[in-house]
Order: sequence, then structure tokens, then C-alpha cells
Amino acid sequence: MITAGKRRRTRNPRGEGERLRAELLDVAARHLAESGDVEQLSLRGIAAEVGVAAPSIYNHFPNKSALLKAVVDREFEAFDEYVRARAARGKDPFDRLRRGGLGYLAFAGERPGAYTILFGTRRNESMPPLDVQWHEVDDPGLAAFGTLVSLIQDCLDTSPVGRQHDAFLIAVEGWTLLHGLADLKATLPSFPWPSSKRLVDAWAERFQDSLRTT
Amino acid sequence: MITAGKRRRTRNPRGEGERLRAELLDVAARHLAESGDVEQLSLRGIAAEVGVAAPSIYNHFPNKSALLKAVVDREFEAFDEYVRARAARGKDPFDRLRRGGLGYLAFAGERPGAYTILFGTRRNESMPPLDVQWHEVDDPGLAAFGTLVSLIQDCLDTSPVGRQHDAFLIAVEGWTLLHGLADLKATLPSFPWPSSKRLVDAWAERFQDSLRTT
DNA sequence: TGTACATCAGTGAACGCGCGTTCACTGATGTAC
DNA sequence: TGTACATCAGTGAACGCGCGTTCACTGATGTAC
Repeated sequence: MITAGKRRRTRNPRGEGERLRAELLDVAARHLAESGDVEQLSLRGIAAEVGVAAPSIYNHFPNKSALLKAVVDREFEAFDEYVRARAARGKDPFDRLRRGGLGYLAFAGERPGAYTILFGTRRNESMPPLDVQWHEVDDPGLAAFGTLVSLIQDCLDTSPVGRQHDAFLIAVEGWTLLHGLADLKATLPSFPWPSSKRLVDAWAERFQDSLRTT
Repeated sequence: MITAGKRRRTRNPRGEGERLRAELLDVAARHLAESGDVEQLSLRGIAAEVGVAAPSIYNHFPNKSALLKAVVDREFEAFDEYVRARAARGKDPFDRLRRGGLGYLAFAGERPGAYTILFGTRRNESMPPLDVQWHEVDDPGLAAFGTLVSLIQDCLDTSPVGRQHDAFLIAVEGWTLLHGLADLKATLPSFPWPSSKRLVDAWAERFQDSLRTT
């Protein structure tokens, strides 16, 4: 349901028609982030909120699926970029891993609807499939997982016993923890959750301990 | 989308009208379990599959929300019962905890659509809210969490240092792990996931170790 | 034993709604001559 | 400097569809007299 009425809007100057495309994506992304539900988006609603007639959308997207795909792809890129940027602030591999994990949870916490669209279970046929082997990734969603694997690999590389561990397996464990917390928090916001920092630190510390030479 | 055509169906005998109610719930539950999406259910579709005219539904439910709520409630009960039954097979508290966790994942694995409806992020206003303090639970979904808390409390009670631990906190950690794995598996079925048993055993073992007197 | 009647399980047609999409169009603006 | 024209950014009306829901109904069946 879209409550906003029509906005007054001056048409784009000649040659700047592409600006409507960006406006449509912005509004669609905002609605997705609020509702967390791809099904609830309607072209008419988006058009009304942008302040344009519904058929104008077809100047920029062949159909609804194409618009949906475009906005989801953009969201995936934003997510991966956000996590990378947070991780990059760390001063050593373990710190980067911790910060990456916290970044993951921060994105999910600040934009639960957006997170849900990316990693929530509800996906439909107009969305990228995500059901590929992780190493054959060309799905932008799994790029974020690739980021996690390489953060962990960097940690392993600091230790002489690092080669005894499998970065992939540890990444799966970490991802499961992050996703479980992120998703449950979005579902049950008023549950008395422990702090993200506490959980991530505990996990990272245990991981670091396991790499000390015995 | 419902593909099945109308089924031939003989009307229920006098006094047995309630049987249609059960049939409707069964078909609705099956569709929910397949699609994992509450929004995709249509009364007309359910009616057609049962072999009845759409308005007949209104003899048993005041509207769509009521039918939805009934089927979701029933699913929650089935889930909690399933986990309890699995846990009960264990021969000591730790074994019951392990089996309960594996039961949780087994339910989610065998009926991913059903699991998604119960704990996936997509909930809408026609569903029970779930956003309550866990200890004020009257939501059937959180009953399952209560089961987990008490399984853990039983473990704590076996140890002299048990009182130093918080069953609630440990339950949150366990739940996060279980949900993360269950939900990601449903989203990415072809990802090379490690076995549930391995993950649950590792977690339970670590928990048990932390209760040994040092 | 027969019949009128209430009850029950369910029906068919219709309603208004919002949706994605198509179609022929409009009116401003830059450009070619 | 003026004008015809192509292009561009959009529009308004209409389409067919499936939906939840309402309404007046039908026809079988048990029950009261």
C-alpha cells in the first residue's frame, strides 16, 4: 500500500530522461527497504510517488521484473560495499574480520527490509536465483560471502597452523551466526537480544584462539 | 499460481460440514509449505483445489485473515510438537538438547516452506505479531523457544556450576545458530552446507565442556 | 405412513478494486535548411 | 531570422485479469406432526 499522493514534478530537460530511471530505482528501493517484500511493490504506486504516470516507467524498463532486478542488484552492491568499507578500517586481519562482521549486522540492523530482500528466504522467480555453487559465483549476493571468505583467509595466513584450517568452513559458520542473528532481529525486533558486538567478539576471539600454536 | 483444476467432490453428509474446514486448512497448509509465501495464497485457488466454490469458505471462516491465522497457528503447534518429540528420545539432558536441535533442523529441512512461514522474516499484519517479550509469550511460535530454554536449563541443572550460567542467553545463541543454518539452507539449497549433525554436535559439546568443573 | 418444513452444505453471478501493460497521443525543445 | 520537422519526455484512457467478498439462491435431508 502506498499512501503518498502525486507529487508535483517538472519534467526532465531534453537529454536528461535517464534521470527518471534513477528516481524510479530510488523510490522502489525505499519501498522495498520499508516493506521487506518484493511482492508488495506496484508500478503504479512507484510512479505515483515519483509523480509520473505509470506508463512512463516503460520508457526505462521493459517490465516490472526488470525494474525489480535492477533495484535488487543495486542493493546487493551497496551491501557488499558497505561491509568491505567497514572491514577496511581494521588495522590487522582479525580486526578487519570483526569489523566486517559488525558491518554485516549494522547494515541488517539499520535497513532490515533491505537485508530481508537480499538474504531473507522469500525469493521469487523474478529475482536472481542464488542457488549456485559458491565458487561459481556471478551472483552479486554471494560476492559478499566471497568477501567473508577472503577476510578469514587473511587471518589464517597470519598463523603457521593456518593451513590446517578451511577458510570456507569457518566462513559458513560465521555467516550462519551473522545471518541467524540478523534475520531473527528483523523478525522479532522487541526480543531482548544481546549486543552484536558481544556475539561477534566472542566468536572472533574463539577463532583467534584456535590459531595459536599449542 | 494454482494449477490444479477442479476436483470432483461429493458434498459432506448432514452434520459433517466441519469436514470442509479441515480440508481447507490442509490444502492451504500444503500450498504455504510449497510456496513459503503467505501472500501467494488465494481463497479462490484453495477452493478450486478442494473442489468447492469460493464462497463456501465463508461458511467456515469469516475472511481470508482468519483462515491464514488458523493454518499458521496449526503449523506452529506441529513444529513445537515435532521438536519436543525428537528431544524426548534423548537419554540425558545433553542428549535431549542435541536431539532437539537436530529436530529443529530436520523440520526446517523437510518442510522449508513451512519453516519459512513460521520463522522467516516475511510476516504481515494478518499473522500473529511475534514481537513480544519472550517471557510474556502467548505466541505459539515462541513456545518452541520456551522448549529450547527448558532443555538448556535441564542441562545446567546437572552441573554444580550451572547456576553461574544463563539459560536464556545460551538459548539465544543456540537459536541463532539453528535459525541461521535453517534459513540459509532454505534460501540456498545447492550450497555445499556442512551436515547439521556436525554443527549441532560441535556446539553442544562446547556447551557441555563449559559446564565441567575446572 | 405421509407430508410440510426447517436446516444444512453448498452454488452462480456479480460487485468493485488494483494490478501490469498497451495504445495512440501531446506538447515542449533542439536542429536543419 | 524564420520555419518545418524530428526527437524527446512524458500522458490519459482503456484492456483483461484475478482477487476478496456479498447476495440471493438451490436442492438434499432429517424431523415434527
